[in-house]
Amino acid sequence: MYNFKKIEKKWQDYWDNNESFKAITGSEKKPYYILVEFPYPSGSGLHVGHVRSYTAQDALARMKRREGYNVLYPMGWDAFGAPAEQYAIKNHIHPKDAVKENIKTFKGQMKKLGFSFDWSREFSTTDPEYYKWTQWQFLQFYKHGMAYKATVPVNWCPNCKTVLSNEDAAGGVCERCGTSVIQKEKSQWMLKMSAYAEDLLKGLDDTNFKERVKLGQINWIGKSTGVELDVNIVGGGKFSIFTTCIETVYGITFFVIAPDGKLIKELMPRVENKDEVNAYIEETSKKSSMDRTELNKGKTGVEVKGIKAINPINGKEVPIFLGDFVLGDYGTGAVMAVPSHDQRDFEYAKEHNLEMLEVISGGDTTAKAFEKNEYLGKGCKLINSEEFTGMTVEEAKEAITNKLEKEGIARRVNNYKMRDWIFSRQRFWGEPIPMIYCEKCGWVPMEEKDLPLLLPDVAEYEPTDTGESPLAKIESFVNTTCPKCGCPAKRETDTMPNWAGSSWYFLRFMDPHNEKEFASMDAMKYWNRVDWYNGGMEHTARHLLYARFWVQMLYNFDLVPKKEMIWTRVSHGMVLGDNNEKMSKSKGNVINPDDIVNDYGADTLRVYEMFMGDYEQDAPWNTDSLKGCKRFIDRVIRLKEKVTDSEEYSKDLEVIINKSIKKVSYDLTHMAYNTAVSTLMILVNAYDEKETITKADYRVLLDLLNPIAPHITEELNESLGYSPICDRKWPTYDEEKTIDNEIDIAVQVNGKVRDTIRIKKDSSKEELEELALSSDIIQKWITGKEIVKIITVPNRIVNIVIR
RNA sequence: GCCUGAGUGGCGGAAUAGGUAGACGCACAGGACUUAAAAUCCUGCGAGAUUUAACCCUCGUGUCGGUUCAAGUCCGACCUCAGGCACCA
Repeated sequence: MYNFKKIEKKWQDYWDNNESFKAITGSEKKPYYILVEFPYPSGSGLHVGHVRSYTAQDALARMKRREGYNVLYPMGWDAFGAPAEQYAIKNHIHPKDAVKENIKTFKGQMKKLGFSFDWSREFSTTDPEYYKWTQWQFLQFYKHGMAYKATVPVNWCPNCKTVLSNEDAAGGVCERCGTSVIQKEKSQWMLKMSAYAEDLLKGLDDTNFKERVKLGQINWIGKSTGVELDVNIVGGGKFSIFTTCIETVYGITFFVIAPDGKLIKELMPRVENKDEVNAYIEETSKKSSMDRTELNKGKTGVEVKGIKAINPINGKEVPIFLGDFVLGDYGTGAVMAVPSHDQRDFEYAKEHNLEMLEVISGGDTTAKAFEKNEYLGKGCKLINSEEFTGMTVEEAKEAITNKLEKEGIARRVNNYKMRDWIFSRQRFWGEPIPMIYCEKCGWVPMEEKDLPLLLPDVAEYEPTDTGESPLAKIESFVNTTCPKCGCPAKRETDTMPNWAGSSWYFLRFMDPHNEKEFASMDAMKYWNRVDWYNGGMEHTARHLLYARFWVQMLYNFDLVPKKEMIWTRVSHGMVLGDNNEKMSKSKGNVINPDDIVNDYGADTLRVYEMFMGDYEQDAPWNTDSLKGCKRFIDRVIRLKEKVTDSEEYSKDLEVIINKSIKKVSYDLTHMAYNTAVSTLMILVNAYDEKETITKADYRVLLDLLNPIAPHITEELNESLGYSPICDRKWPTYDEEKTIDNEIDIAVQVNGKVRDTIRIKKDSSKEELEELALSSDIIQKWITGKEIVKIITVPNRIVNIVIR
């Protein structure tokens, strides 16, 4: 039992006092920027899941430094947001104080784990010195027309009288009181993210994100290519629809328009069944945010009577319906319905007894629609489509589009699922939006010199019962003068979403104390980009997309040097409870890292979390396995008794040492931490079998283990009389010496392994075959059989094919 | 429904380019040391058949097919689990 408490404290102090991990902007060394998602400092403290990713990136950072890089491995706090506000309301303390407390806890925990963060760069998104720049950047967005106000529906709990996030309104009921959530129109700040859809797609080519991360982004953006088509209304007027299947245009038997769209409002004067239509619109508005699978089993809707539309391709008159499966804010808010070839249209037609018309042959449309994923690329031909009848779907797609385009009633367009970013929150604990409303001048941005716009220091931060932000109640905050005309005016009282501060924090780490800019161009040019960004899978879609959007805007305003500032993005698996379920207090399966550090030491916890499994996969906690890692460290310590004075590798360990250096170096840079640990265990097993090992043998083991278990390795290294590992070069290996002189080769007969032979490496085919055939066991198998052929792969295998 | 990831011993998981499946660790069992326990060390440990024993043999990486001298790995179809998105025309 070694005194890990004393040793770990000693080295943590040493690193602190020597500023061992300080990153110097502008250093001659090559920069390398390693980033882990900064945590939300919750009241429950650091999670063992944090320890997993921070240790992994820490190991990479420690190794990269020793390879001669100027490593930036920073840490900070993402501390705005609802949980801190909620916690503060519950415990009657100011969120600011709660956050301060929590940060202290988190930081203390991180220090005890020995992470090599450059603490001199620490900041919190809630620091006025930081959010000043978040606000400043918002002003730039506004000035470039990227921020605007719009009326959008929000989730509203009529009982709690509060606005709810989508998460808090899951299932259509308020998470706190269980009341049904309704939709309420509210004027909100928006960022024009949809304008960047194409750029955000293209930008992925300039990143090294994991393929699944890229796919997540592509999916979220949701591009679809199709045709926008103008449709005339009988008796005047027209509207447009969007379709990706223009080849089915002859199959239109009706149109469906969105109950929440603009079109129905325009048509209203001509509607004959206004009451029915209005009732349906009303009904939809109530359920639009509710759990759709529950409420929208069938395809509800009503006919818009008195108005008919004309199919532009053949002049056929068809009815128009209202249906809530058509969304007001996607495409044009209206669709052409081809029940034979679209499942939703099919269901709607069945529900409302509408006509169906098949226009693509080769399918059966009695029970369900014959859809594009079934007919595309199969050579299916059009029917019932005038001059296009007989063409393949692919030919018809082009031909029909061309014809309609020539007539000037259709355009090729792209649509994106990604909407503009709703940027307002009716909360206290967020960055105030630096906008002022003046009766005369309208919305006026604050003067940049007046930033930061501070959150007022008050005792009241509970939400108002009108759905306004708590800030709305604070008159000293609200009342101001217009920066333009000087008249009395009111401040915006909404705050920014939690995502705001985390959309650019990685830039601030490059130059965290800059008072003149959010980060200097020089500093950003020096650090170049985030080389390696690690975070949770749950953030690879939204957070990463927001951050990229934010950076792309800054780039377009000449405020950052690159359009994509993040190069590699990886994500880690969760640490689950020992019952294989997500850790949660209610399940009673939470492991507190403090307890583990106390009982086993930080090094053991670090080794265990690296060893527990595939880094990108979830892994359950297992205390027995943790004990095994403690045993491993104890064995490393005990090896010291065998160390001789020699400064050279033992001859018979040379190969395994070189192999280990190669493997560990590779693994630590390829997220294969678990096999890095197992490699070191194998090395220790080899050392254990010997009576004595040399000082050099031992030293290289400590070198390789150091990134994962930094404290004990420094201590043992010091006891050998060496200077600290953190200041010395990463060991190198000799490729020549990574392969044994003699290797075992499997000999197969008809693909089944029957024997192994020991032979010098790089032996020729002939030598291999000769030795293989001379084996008694092999002879037993092949005697009396005809040898068809022998396949020999040097250094790998011999396979004798017999008949 | 769609997208993504994953299915390998009792468990966590290995297997750079298709080439000895189960590395490494845990758990378990037996043994050594000890008055005893802990710690430590040694041995065994996918299933089955056979055998005094050893070797050897058969089967085995979610299922079913295929390609290949050779498949956990490649191809096709499917099943299960986890995560994300969900009426996006």
